[in-house]
Amino acid sequence: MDIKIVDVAKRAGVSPATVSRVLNDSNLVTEKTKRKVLAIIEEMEYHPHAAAKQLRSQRTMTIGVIVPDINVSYFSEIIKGIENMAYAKKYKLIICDSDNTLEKETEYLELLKNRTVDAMVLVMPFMNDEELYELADKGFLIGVVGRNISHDGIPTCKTDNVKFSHVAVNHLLEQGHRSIAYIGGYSDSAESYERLEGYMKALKDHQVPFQPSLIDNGDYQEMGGYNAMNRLMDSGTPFSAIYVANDEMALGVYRVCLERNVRIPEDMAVIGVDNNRISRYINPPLSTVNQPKYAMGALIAEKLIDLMTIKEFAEKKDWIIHSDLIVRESSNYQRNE
Amino acid sequence: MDIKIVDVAKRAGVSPATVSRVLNDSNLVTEKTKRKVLAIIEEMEYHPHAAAKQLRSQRTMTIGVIVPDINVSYFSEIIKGIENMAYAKKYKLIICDSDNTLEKETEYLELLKNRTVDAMVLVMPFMNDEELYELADKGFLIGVVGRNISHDGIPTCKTDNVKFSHVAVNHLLEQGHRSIAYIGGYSDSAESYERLEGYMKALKDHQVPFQPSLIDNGDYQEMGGYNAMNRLMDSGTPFSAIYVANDEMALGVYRVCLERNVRIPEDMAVIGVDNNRISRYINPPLSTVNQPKYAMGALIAEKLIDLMTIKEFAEKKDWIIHSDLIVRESSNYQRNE
DNA sequence: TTGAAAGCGCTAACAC
DNA sequence: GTGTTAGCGCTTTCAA
Repeated sequence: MDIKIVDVAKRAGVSPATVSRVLNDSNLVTEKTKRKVLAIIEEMEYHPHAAAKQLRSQRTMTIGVIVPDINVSYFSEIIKGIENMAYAKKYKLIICDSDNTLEKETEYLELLKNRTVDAMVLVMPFMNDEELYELADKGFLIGVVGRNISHDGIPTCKTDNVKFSHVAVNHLLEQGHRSIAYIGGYSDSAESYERLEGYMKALKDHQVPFQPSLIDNGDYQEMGGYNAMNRLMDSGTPFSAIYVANDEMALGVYRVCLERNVRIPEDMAVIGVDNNRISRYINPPLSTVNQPKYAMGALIAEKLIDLMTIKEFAEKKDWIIHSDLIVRESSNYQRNE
Repeated sequence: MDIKIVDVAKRAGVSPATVSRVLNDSNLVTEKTKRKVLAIIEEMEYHPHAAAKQLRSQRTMTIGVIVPDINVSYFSEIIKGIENMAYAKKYKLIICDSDNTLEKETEYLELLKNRTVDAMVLVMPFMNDEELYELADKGFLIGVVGRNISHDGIPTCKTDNVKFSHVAVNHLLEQGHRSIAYIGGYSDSAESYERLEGYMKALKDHQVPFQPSLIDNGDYQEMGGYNAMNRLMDSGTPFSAIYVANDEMALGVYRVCLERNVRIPEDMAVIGVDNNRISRYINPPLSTVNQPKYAMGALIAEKLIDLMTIKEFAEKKDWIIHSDLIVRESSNYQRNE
């Protein structure tokens, strides 16, 4: 039989209430009693039953994260950031992998509804805005990473898509490129649109005409980038550079170039987004926009925990973190046209 | 105020017990009552309180995993395997990142002791065998991936280190190499020893003398491989091939070769272990031993869940999964000495 | 500063 | 097939 709080209390010659106070660091206990109880706890190897504590106190000290794929370093690094902040603030973390499906994402939200977690971080959720609003309106605490949510109750953290895309495409233009393709993420998503906006701004700065036939979309996965690149190259409009909405899809672009004997960067300059670990190791090393993933994770976790602690929003609820362009070999080749 | 089982019961005109039966799929309920209750549950958006259920039933339907670093694909793929099996069997998963420290690993074990999880999977734990035995002896359910544990109560899953190392080094010998270095993992670990054993067996098969100065150790991280490779190359004993205990360390080996203008595979053949995703993308693509990570994760999760369900061991408690050598460019160069 | 006692929301034994 | 009721192990008033 497991040992419980009454057992400790009896052995220590105090009441369960006192043991509870010791466990929860109440200052209503004498230093002496505290030491005695602590000693007994140690001796008996007592471990407070989590479920009982949670039921009584109505909090779990646990936060959840739902990511589309834990294997993708963009997500696992965000998780690292959340995990470290959570750990520092004594929160536990439940990590959920939605396998890139809305179905699993929805199912994992049950953890919030059945109070397994006190709050949930959604990273690049598939769910639409309205469903997210509804959750917040019902009093569930959620935070979102990588997407804009216009709801007072939902803190968000993302990077400035327009800005860094502008910078990235600008870099390509400065290398002399005049026909630059773009592969976005999901075609209906805000961030794809924003990245396209940055792309167009850069073209405009350099008075380069916009060519719709150089625009395509993928699904943020390698295969999606592969397919989009093939479509672009088959479409007939020539281009010498490409800006890809994430590094995963850039991997697919690399594969197409290899298969078609297109040299990077001589024949085709490539820039990705995310600074996934792998981008540094591929051949040639991929220029990319560094998304401060760890920082975004830590920040959203901190805000959510603050919210649970002080129960009200600070002056700000949406956080934009700065991203840097990292120029590597894949875009480092001066053209003279 | 949140709605609870009595509220549902009242509205449905039944007792809480009946609602509970419906929720838990008991067959002691009329199809009609069931439908009615289910409708009310839906209508009221009732979500059973997890902690209450756990406290009463003394099980959480949750398993935990502790990995050294969630960012390393070897671990995140094992997690994927566990997660999918858990999901299929209606278990939730708590993922813990020990940050490569024994301290955090130990702390996360608290989740098992305080009954937050019903079982815990330890992937490449830092803890020594005795502590693991002690946990099992106290009745905690644990499973271990990537290490041999000689305890009846602890199921394990790993690959055959001796065998695949034998195969890998054999491949190197068949390419004509006669001086082959080896970088192991932690010098005191069983798997490092087993891999060394396979290495030696292969040498013996080909009557190649063993040279202790060609053996070094790292810590399974890139930097460890980098340092070990530098030491080996500075030691004075020449070698034309190297077998590295994991792909992460092989990345460090690649870096040394780059810095010293040693060409892979012409001047130096390299074989890693794990078949991390990155190994396929680096230049040149790395030959490696494919560890069936997903399968190992799924298997240990299945065994653990079986154990909780039927409460006794099957005929077998330690599982060895087969690993294949994947030959890529880094070792594909025929020597003529 | 400490103790007694109520109750968090659910399940399961028992009664009907 | 359904209802009544006790109690899982803890925290937190309230009283002393």
